Amino acid sequence: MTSNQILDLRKKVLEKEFSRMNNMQKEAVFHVDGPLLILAGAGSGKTTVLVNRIANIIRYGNAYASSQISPEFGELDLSAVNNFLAQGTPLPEETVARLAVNPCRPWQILAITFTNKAAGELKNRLVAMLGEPGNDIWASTFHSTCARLLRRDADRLGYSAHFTIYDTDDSRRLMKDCQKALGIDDKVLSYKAILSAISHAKDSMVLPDEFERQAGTDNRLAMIAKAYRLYQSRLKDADAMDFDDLICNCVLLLKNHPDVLDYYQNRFRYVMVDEYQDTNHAQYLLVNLLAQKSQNLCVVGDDDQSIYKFRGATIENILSFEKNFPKAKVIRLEQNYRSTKNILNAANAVIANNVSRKGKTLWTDNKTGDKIGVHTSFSEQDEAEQISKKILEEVANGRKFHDFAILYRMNSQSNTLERMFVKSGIPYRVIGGLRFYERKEIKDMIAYLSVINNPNDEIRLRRIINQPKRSIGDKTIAQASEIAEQVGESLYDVICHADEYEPLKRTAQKLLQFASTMKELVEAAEDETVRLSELYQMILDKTNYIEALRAAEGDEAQDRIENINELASNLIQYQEDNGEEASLSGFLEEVSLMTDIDNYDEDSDSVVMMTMHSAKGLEFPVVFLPGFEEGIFPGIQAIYNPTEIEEERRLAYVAITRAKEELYILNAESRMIFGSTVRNKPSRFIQEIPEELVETSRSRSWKKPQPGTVLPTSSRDARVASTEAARNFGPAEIARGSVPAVRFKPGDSVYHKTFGNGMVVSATPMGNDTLLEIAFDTIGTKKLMANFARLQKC
DNA sequence: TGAGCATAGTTTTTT
DNA sequence: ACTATGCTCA
Repeated sequence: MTSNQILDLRKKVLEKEFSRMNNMQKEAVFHVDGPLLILAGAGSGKTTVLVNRIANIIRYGNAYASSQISPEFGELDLSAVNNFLAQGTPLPEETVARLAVNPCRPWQILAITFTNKAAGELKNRLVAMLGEPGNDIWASTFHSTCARLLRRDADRLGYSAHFTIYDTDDSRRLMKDCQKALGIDDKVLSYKAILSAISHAKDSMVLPDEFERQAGTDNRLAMIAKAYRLYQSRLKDADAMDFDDLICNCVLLLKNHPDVLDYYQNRFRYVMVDEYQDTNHAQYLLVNLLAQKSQNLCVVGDDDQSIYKFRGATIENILSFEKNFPKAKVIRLEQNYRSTKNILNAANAVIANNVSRKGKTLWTDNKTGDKIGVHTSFSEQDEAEQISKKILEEVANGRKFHDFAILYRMNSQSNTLERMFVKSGIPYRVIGGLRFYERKEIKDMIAYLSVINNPNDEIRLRRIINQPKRSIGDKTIAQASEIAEQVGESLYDVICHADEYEPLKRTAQKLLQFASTMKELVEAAEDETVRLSELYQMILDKTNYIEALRAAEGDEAQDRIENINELASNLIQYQEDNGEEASLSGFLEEVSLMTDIDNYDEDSDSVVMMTMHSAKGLEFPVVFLPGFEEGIFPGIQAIYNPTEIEEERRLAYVAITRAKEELYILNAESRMIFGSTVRNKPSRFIQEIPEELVETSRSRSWKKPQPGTVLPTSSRDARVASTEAARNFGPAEIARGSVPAVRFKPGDSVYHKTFGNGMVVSATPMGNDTLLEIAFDTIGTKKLMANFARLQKC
């Protein structure tokens, strides 16, 4: 064979190996060396490209573009190659190795995403494609990547290896302390304003010194600079970093320690970043530092989906990639595999109204699909009812509950929907809002674990010192804290020796008692034979936390106790997943970098509700978008600001492109917001969708508008109105009676998918349906409609 | 020290 | 409407 023939054959193999990709996708997969910018539209298969590109790099290296031929190429098993080309018989590994040019080991690849969910999905797909070696690829979020690098070399920055990660609540508490120490009145300069200024500073790598210099004579900024400085020094004393510090400190580590930088630059031959449009300056620096030597940086993004500008993301990073890397190859993925033509065209039409964008038009081979349902209801309750009706109707026609998603602009919109769903017996889950790890009792338990792990963590120590109540008040804590500062010891140490300090005499007994409890727990934590779950149980036993909770809250305690047990099972899960590796600081890190959306599992059959922001990266067969009204979406604060309108429009684009098959957009003529009823005009985004893609309907006909803001007050009125509405909403008839009518009587034992086992207390016939009152074993008594509740007799 | 009442502030938030 | 926070008073 001539070398040209060899190269040709090799290309054929690669083309065949990745033949499921379209041409543009293949181009991205085969561009291995050198900077690469992939502009990937919504639903264009960017994760698939990322996965296949990594697989290509690991298996074949740069074989596609290279003219190098490995010396063993001559021993190539030609019949295996031909079988593969002709019938797709898998290639033996050694044949792959002979075809490869400079392939890469899995652990030399770093793939960074924004969410744990995205990282998890990437990892799963890599393992599915590459088998066990896929696990060695570093696929993680910015924050956990940084945490990992920092754990290894934290001492270089003056932190210990088991530093604590502060969440926003911890930061808030700490800043309040700083305000107090500096005599800053929150009304003059709020902790929120300070924290947000600091966060932005860190995003752009502005440290306290620099901040102070930039502040100049501006009083306000000078004050913030002081607070910033104090805040950082307290964080360091507590051996803690906030979220922004993880990135910021990591950049500092690499910048100021050439040997560390060198190590990672050699280690990571290929760096990939997903959702690049959402990176901030610090993240940009991090990525650039890591990839500077190899120049093998591949970023994937979509300027039209940049929706986190308010958090410091700078679209500049994507717009100027070509400037930073003049040799960068740019690939556009414009074929959408997710949505119907109608949905995609609607999204294209809306986003076309934005001026500042790179500009691209998605297209699809998918079928045209149904028109987009735009429904005007008369109130937010009605809106919720329309959605419930539609869902039940489609479920009766064979859809599953988990096919539906409701995406809204603000979390508070979920309340009305939730109430309606409970009433209709529709199983649902709300993602976001008050998160699991933000609940008081969970934060308390985490705080106990944190203090055991790192007694210097003053913020969390103060959180638990009187939780449960130990009669240790703010005064005492302030006093102890002052002493700690004076003698240069940590608060924890002062409390351990409370009897030695005159001012603490009166409460010394209580403090010492608390200290001895903590000491026992610390000892247990250090004891290798005590497992994490046992430690957790010890905390509960020794603090009497649950008993105190019951005493204080009575009935409400049940939920909280369940949460505490839920955390215990998380802990056990972590223990099982990590075996010998499991450690307290490991668990704490995982917890502090985890969010609700990570726990969202698609398997459970329920409707999912979340904000449009959280929905980025997800897709659903049927999507409802309630609240498309001027003042809600776009939000009131965006209406007079063209830049913000563009950001809102990008959010609309994200929301619309989540839908695969059906899309329903709703607006209400009037709605209750912040306590008062307002009448909003339909959102401009509705008008931006071409008429021919839309089928409109409304709950109240134009002909007989009710005067003023009189809304149906009795449930009977609402029912009459909404039956009429249901007729107008979408082409299909409501499937009444298609739900098998099972008879229930008081005393029956029943099972409900969401609520578990229970017993029927009462059954009241109501129209065609029966109102059941059911006492559930776990959550108490609920009222459900028999036809909608999907109950099983048992 | 803790309970009870007044008041303010309510967009989104991958970590 | 709702909730979380802060302030006052016992």
